[in-house]
Amino acid sequence: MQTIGQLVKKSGLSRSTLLYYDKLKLLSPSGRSAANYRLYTPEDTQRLAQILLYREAGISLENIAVLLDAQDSQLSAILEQRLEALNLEMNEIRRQQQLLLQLLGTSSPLRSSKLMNKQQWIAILSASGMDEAAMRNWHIEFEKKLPLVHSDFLHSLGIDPEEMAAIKAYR
Amino acid sequence: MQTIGQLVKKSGLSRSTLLYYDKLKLLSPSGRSAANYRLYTPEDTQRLAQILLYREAGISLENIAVLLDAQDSQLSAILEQRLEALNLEMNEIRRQQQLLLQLLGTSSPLRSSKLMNKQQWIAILSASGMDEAAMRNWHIEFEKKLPLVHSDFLHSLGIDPEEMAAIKAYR
DNA sequence: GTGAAGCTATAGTCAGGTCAAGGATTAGAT
DNA sequence: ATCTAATCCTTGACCTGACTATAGCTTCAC
Repeated sequence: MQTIGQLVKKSGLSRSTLLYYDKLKLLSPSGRSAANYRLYTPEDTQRLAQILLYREAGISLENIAVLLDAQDSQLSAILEQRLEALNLEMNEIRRQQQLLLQLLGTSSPLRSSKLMNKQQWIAILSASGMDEAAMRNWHIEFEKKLPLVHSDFLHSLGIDPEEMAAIKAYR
Repeated sequence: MQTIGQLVKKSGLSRSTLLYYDKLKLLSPSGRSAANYRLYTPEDTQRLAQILLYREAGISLENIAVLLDAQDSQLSAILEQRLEALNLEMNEIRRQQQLLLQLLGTSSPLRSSKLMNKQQWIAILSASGMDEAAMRNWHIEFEKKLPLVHSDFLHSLGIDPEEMAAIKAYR
């Protein structure tokens, strides 16, 4: 049994945060002392550890509450939903990166250090000994094994949808 | 000269948004009618187009205001700063993805369709005709040409910092 | 008996808006 | 010329999510 202050120290969270979690019914202490102090049991502490883990993965407090009070089926549903959301975010970031590079123009030194484009990728593959046929094979394999990831990758090179369709049509 | 309603139609923004931009002094109409209606000139419209472009790149309204009223040096500084921020976001997303995959365990079908790991990448390279020496070369080339991107890529495969250091030490 | 730690309840923070109240003006139809 | 509907104005509150802060009170430990 720990008071809120002790849990603050152990968890690294602020007192306000723990109060907030209690208000959300995300983490309510199992007991109260005679003076109405919150008393957290070891199970509560363990629940908090779970909460923090899921929070690390960017899951909303609301969904964490659902996760923790529900079954496994809901669990993986929510985790997969979060993965899906991350995928969308990733695409949005790539889009913004491409746009920013365009806006910066060819002049900036950043262009060649932080992001890769199609030419650079091809140059790397060539330099490491791949010829055109091998690259074609590589696309085919990539598409066969992980089509979604392949799309993402091509997208990240700044390849537009048209060209992507052409690449994916390789046989 | 257009009234706010006309600009709403042309721009696709809501009236409230235009009012909000005016309040922020991000886009203030150059004139007012006798009845105190906002009157947007073609230059205002053009400024709005710029605003929307930068907004697409995820730049905050505050920074857009700075951009538009400042010189080129500030411009690229802000754009590069935004690129840097996107890089951080990207890393955070990757971290969350890896964590989620761990939480989902090996059981989920998603594991093999939305994200790539080291084994899968190696399998693709092998299947497209690369041998171990070629892969080594590929790392060396990648590291030489785009070290930052190389790191990001390895990271995205779920490769931990230790192994990454080993790979980057190839000569 | 005093100072730290606890309690509840309410309010504020951030970005990027959205919405509503209450009143003035304008355009189109009669 | 008049009525009505649409459009315009300003000011200020409200929204989401995850907290953080403050006020005013009680209780505990030394």
